[in-house]
Order: sequence, then C-alpha cells, then structure tokens
Amino acid sequence: MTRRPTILDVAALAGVSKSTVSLVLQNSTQVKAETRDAVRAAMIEIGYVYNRAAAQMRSPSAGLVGLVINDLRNPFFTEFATVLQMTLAAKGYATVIANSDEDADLQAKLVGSMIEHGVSALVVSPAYGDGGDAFDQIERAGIPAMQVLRKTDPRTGLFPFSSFDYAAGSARATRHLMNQGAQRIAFVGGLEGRAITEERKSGYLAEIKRAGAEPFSLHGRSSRGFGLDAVDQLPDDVDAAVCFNDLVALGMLSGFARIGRNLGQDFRLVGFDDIEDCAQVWPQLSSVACDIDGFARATADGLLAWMRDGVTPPPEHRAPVELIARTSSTGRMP
Amino acid sequence: MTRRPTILDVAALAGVSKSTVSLVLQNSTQVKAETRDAVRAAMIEIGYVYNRAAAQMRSPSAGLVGLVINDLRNPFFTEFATVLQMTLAAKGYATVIANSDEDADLQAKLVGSMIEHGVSALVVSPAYGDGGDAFDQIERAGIPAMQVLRKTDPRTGLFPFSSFDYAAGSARATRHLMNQGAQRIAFVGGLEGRAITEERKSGYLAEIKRAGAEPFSLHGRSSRGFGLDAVDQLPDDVDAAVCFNDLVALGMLSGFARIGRNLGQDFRLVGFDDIEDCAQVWPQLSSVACDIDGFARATADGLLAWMRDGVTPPPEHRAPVELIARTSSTGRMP
DNA sequence: CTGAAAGCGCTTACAG
DNA sequence: CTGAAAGCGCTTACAG
Repeated sequence: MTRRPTILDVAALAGVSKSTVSLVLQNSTQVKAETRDAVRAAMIEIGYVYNRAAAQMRSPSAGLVGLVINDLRNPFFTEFATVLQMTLAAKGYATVIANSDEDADLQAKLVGSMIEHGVSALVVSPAYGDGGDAFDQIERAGIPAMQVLRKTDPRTGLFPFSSFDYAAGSARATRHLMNQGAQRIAFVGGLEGRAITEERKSGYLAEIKRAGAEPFSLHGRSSRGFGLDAVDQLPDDVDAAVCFNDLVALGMLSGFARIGRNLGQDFRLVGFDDIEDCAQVWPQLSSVACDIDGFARATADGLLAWMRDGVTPPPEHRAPVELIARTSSTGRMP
Repeated sequence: MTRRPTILDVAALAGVSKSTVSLVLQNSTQVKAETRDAVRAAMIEIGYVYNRAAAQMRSPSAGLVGLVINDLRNPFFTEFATVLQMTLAAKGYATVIANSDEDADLQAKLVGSMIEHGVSALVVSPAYGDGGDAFDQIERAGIPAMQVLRKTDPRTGLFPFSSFDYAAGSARATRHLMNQGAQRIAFVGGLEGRAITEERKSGYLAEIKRAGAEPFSLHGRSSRGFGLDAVDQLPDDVDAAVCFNDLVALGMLSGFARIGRNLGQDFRLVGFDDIEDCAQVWPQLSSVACDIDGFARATADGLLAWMRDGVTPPPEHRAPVELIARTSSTGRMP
C-alpha cells in the first residue's frame, strides 16, 4: 500500500509546477491545451485521485448541499429527495441525503455532521418535536437553509418555508364530492393536532361549513392499516370521504373490497398526494395531485439562486395542487 | 460575515495551546477534566464549528461510507438504504446516499465523487449496463466495496456480492401453489434476460420440471401496471402464478378485482419481497419474504469488520428467504 | 498533562 | 501561459 499520488507527483511526471496541475484540475482556460493534455496523461498514468478535503480547506465553497428528510421510506419524500438530488447534480452540486426517521435528536446530529462536512446549504423536511436545536445550529453556522413540506421553526425569514396549498386541495376535493351527490362527507386520517393535518382538514371544514353541513373526522396514523380499519368505524350515513393521504385512502379501498361495498357508487372517496398507486388500483383512486417533481425542481432552483446570487426565497411559498377525479369518486370507469 | 473561529481562537480564549484543544476534540483521556471543560466552554462561547475537511486531510480515516443505489424510489431499496444508514450511524459512521437512477454513467460519476470525498468504503447496488467504470475506479482507489442485491462485476473476490436466495424462494412458492391444488402455474414479471429475473425464475422452473409440468412465463416491467395488464394475457388453463415481485402481484390483484375473479379460490397468487402493502390489501397477498432490515444490518456489520479488522467478506453470500402464505394463495381469510 | 513545530494536499494571489 | 511561496485548520509525534 503506497502513498496516494498528489499534484506534486503529477507535476513532476508532467514536468510542470504544481500550480499548473491545480489549474488543469479546475479546467482553467489559461493553460495551453498541450500542457493540459500532458498533465491529464500524467494523472492517468500515475493513478491520481483528487483530494477534495484539501481543496475544500482552501476554498470553502464545497458545492455540497445537505438534505435531511423526516421519513425517507415514505414514497412522497423519496421522490422529492431523488428529484432534488438529480436537479442539483445537473448544476454541479453534490447532495448528501440523510433520514432523520422522525427523530428530532437524530435530526440535530445529522445537521451538525453536515455542517462539519462543510455543506453550503441545507434543505430540511423536519421531524416534529423539540428540534429547535437543528435550526439553531444552522443559524450559528450562517448557512442558507429551507424548511420544506413541514414548518417546525417559526423563523421563516431565516428559514423560508415552502410547501403545497393543501387547504385549497381539500376544499376542492370536498366540493367535488358534493357535486357528485355525496350527502355526508367525512375527513379520514392524519394525526390530530399536527399542523399538516389541520391544514389539510381546514379546506374540508370550510366547505362543509359553507354548505351548512356537519363535519365528521376520524383521525389516526397515515397508513393503509388505519384506512382499512376506518371503514368499519364510519357512521352509516357517511357516504363519502376526503382522506388525509393516499395511503389511508388505499387502505379504505381494501376495506370496501372486503365488505363488498361498491366504491364510486355506494361510497365516494378522494385521496391526497396522487402517488403512483392511485392509477393502478381497482377501482382507480381519485386524489389531490401534488406535483412533487416540479416542487423539487423549484426548490433546487430557489436554493441555487440563494447560494449563488444571494436571493433569499420568500418566507412562505405554496405550490398549487390539482384534483384528479377517477372512478373512486365519480363511479365512471376509465 | 466574520471568519469562522478555529481551534487557535478557542485555544486563545481558553488559555491553552491548540494541541490541547485538538485533544479535547478527540475526547482524549489525557486532558484534565478541568481543562477540558474550560475548552468546551470556550468553544460554545465563541461558536466554534469543527472543520472536518481539515481534520480529514491529516488522518485519512474519514468514518464516511458511500452508498449508491440503482433505484432509490423502489421501497425495497429505500428500506435497505435507511436501515444501513442507521446501523452505520450507531457505530459512528456517516453514510452518504446517492441514487444512480439505473444510469451506469451517473453511477460512475457518483462513485468518483464519493472517492474524492474520501469515503472509507462503498456499498453499491449497481445499475445494469456498462458500469465497469465505477468498479475500476474503486479498484484503483483501493477502497473496500461490496456489491449488494445485484452483481454486475464478476470480480467477487475484490467486490464481494451479497444477496438473497431468490431461487430457493421461488421454488418454495411453486411447491406451495402445487400443494394448494394449482393445476397450471405461470411465472409473471421481470425483464427477460436480467440476471435477477433468471434467478427468481430458476426455482420455479426447477419445480415445474420436477413435477413434469409445462412452464409458462410472461415477462415485462416490474410494475403494478404490467401486472394489471398481465391478467388478460394469461392462458385460460393457468390457475396460479408466482410473480417476479410484489408490485406485479399487486397489479394482478387489481386486475382480478376488475374482472371479478376470486383470488385465493379461482386463482392462486404469490408475490416476491413481502413489502408492507402485502398484508394491507384485500385479499391479503402471499409473498416470499426477504428480511431486508436484517440484510442491511448484516451488510453494515460485514463492512465494519472489513474496514476495521481487515476481514474480507466471502465472495458470495445468500441470505435465506421465507414464504408467507396469505389469502391470495390459500383462500383462507385471516 | 501541555506546548512548539512540522506537515497533510491543495488554491490563490503574485511575479515573471 | 507558468512558477515560487504562503497558508487553509487541523493532527501528530516529540519534548518537557
């Protein structure tokens, strides 16, 4: 096991100074093509590997972005993470992804570690709980950072918040169900008291109130399992539901299959997020679509503008959402 | 924007030399508790942030592991990635996760970037295609690296391969369907010619042959959409199927719901991977379970032993799999 | 238990 | 277009 070659070794072999090698490394235009090719050949011959740690020490602009996600197993967040990473990669930035697994303490550790590694910016979909620590660390380090999809720190001037217009989405879904002739509409899923639950429910509540009807909510975990059980717990007169998310709605769909109730006719259902499964189950599931790919790209662009041009994103941004009506709410086969 | 404080500033404030500060940073036992506390207090007062790049330059043991995944959107791989990251984190190693998105060129770039960042080891679930580049780079850098779940480089001495015993799984599923009275069993899904498809099919083929029966395969993308369509393309006498994976099986499940065919009675179905959805759809889906959490933990342990103690993992390892029989193949309600 | 000194591999002005 | 020199913030022997 010999020592790794450095630019000094490359310089010696190519017969130039180490400054020239460094310039070649940075694709500087001020090196003669001939010299550059000689240096490149020497690098290959000698098996040179660029030492980024050494470079980083000199110029702190690392081209590294940290992404901390509260639940990377959730397909919605996975999609966001992958598209963000790919968009940043196209602009020459590397992204390190980490999963806080809904643990605010772990989140603080991950953020700390990323700061030590010299990230030039952070994107955090935060875990709930006493996670002020993470944002305090970021503040101390003075690094641009955004809160996405969830807001846990009120300092949106410092940590701009970006998400979807969930309230408009559930209002739209509720009106749609009314138009389809639903008599009594429930809201199903979402942990009570969570900001995101309240937000998604608020549009539903507003529309129900406007119609002079009585709201009915069934709260719980955002999982298929909860949706499956929820079917048995709805009052008999409820004939439609807006779900907190698609997982709950898909669970309800299985529940109705089990008891043989005809979805789209006997009961009308709308999910939330429009994940891929919605169009691939039977009957197809109506859902409020959030363009997560577009959102991830917009987030990346906003972050780049912030890092490179100092343009701070607005404190709060809401991306529009769209209702995708399918068989589960209309009864019409595709 | 002032300069970030360094250990020199901390040392000045605490009234010690920078060596002492460095020792405190490393939790050395040879610093008096009193001195250590004074240094810690100075670090907090001054807002000191550890500069990992500078440290890394001196001692190349970065405690960083790179993980490159061919498809991070696939829940199976996401689960693997998150558990691996959490297991390594518990042992003091940071993990950088990246998604190659089935692109061998991107994979090579990601691996190159990780090597430059000084990872001490790599775990790769490789993209298919001409990706020899990535492993050649790893070889040149002389870094421990494992191929998991897919093998694209034949040098398993250099890049040990670890996966599940898929062949045993499909054999087990096929025998199970026969025991349930299935007359003609098909294999559905998986792109033809892919190593992983052939492997999962091989157990099925062996059992079919042993029974003197005629195999029937329907190949295609590993998605719900393909499974949904596959239902219409099966010969009339086929009354059971082993699927390439659960996504295909879940698609078929929707397909049978659409045509009103009773799964578990009229047709018997077994999926592969036992993802969470299997127990949460209706009817519940039988599947070949791969303990991905255990696999991820074992991979982490093997890698740690390799990095720390120089114990190279065996060239090829196969983790056992297990058949989980549910309603879709037995007809029995849970 | 603590300090002074060298050096890790680069980049960056500054000369030429 | 290229070279000599300084320095980034740490760690690591080596003294004391």
